Amino acid sequence: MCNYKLMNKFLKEFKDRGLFYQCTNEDELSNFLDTKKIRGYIGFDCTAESLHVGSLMQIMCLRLLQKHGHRPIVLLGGGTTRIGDPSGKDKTRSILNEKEIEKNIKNIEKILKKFLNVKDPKTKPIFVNNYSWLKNLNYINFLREIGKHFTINKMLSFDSVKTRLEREQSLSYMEFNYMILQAYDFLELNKKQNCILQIGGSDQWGNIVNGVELIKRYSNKQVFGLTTPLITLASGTKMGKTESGAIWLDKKFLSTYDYWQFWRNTDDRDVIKFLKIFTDLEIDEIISRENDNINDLKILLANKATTMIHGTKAAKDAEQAAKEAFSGNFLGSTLPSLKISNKDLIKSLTIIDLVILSKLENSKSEVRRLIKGNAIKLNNNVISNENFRIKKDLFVDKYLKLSIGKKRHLKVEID
RNA sequence: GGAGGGGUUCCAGAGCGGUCAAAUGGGGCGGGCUGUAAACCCGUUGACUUCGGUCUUCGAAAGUUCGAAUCUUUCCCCCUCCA
Repeated sequence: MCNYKLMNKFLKEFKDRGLFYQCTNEDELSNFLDTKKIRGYIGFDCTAESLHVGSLMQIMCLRLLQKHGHRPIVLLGGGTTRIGDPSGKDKTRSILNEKEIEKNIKNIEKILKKFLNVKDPKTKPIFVNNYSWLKNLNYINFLREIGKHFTINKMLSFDSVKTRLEREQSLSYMEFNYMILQAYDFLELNKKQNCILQIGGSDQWGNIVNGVELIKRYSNKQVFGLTTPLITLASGTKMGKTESGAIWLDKKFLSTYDYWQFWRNTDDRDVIKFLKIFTDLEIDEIISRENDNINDLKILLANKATTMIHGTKAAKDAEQAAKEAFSGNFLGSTLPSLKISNKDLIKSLTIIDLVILSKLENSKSEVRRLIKGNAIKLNNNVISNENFRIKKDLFVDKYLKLSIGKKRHLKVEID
């Protein structure tokens, strides 16, 4: 372990922010980073159409690389997604078809570009798709050149494999090869792009080490691996999963308002940790504000996090909308909205119809239950009659605020 | 291949002919207290309802019965032990 004070600045900040979990050769990496601007890569899984907050920590790692003058390589695993990583999975996952993967890659690249500085020629990200080299692999050559460096003995000892075998869940030969392919990716990026660092979540440790060792054996070069910890919330649950679904980093799947709310609702005990991990605020500043009003810090967190993808204006709008929604001074600003037509009004919707129409709930029984529990409000007035009809005079300047519980608010607008 | 055990509502897990839309716990949702926090307390948790009820659920299909999550048969899938 090298002296903390002498440690490379990137590495030091990486640690200070709570991004550090394990490193293959910390001292040497630190020295290496001191002398050179390097290229480091992170691979992203393309099984979903978009990224969610589960990937945000890795994205922040890429930003940190850029901040320190290093150049990130983003590997979009078009090839490996065709295989499926068994790490952390106790079942084979479904295999996507080509078109879906291509579509996912495009969209994920678009999202990543929002987070990264794509202008600075020295640090702008390099996007690569491993399908470009994996698709043409010659099986025999691959086995002779790469396969000989892997022993089954060792492969069987990896957690991802072990847990599958222990649970007597089948692990296909295809999946078993995943780790070799990921190691090969690293080798390829090292040869072609001079990439010397791979970062990943702690569940990727085994795969990353394989790559480091392969490069050592194959090219006799020293490269490095670095992992981030699994984020555990104070409440003990997994980060980023809520009842209503994943927290997507994409307007199409989650409104900027809801994204802002996600951060605003952070558990008190996680706020400082999140500020360090998920914002660019300098560590010193975060520390100096540790005793600030906790709710102000949550707003700060929400604003910083939202600005990063959706921009300053969207973040401000979300903050303003939240203020209005929760204060009761409803002005009809940027809350998520539902447009209804005059025709709907003439049909005289009931409160139940309106909630169903809003898609905030999809069961009438549930809406009835909510009404019984005094959970439904129109313009901050509790509606306790399930036959309540929506009339035009409820609308203030074309708008009506529909609230379910304390946190869900929607602007209803006459078209 | 042989011998057993099991698949129940979001999850875990009771029920073993009617009183079962199915105990209990967890989770979720809602209310209260607060700070859009935590903890705690209360309510609720298949769908539809004119609130009288109606309809669909207990691995799948068929059957016995006035009546089946509960009994029988076949099938599918999981687990444990032996070879």
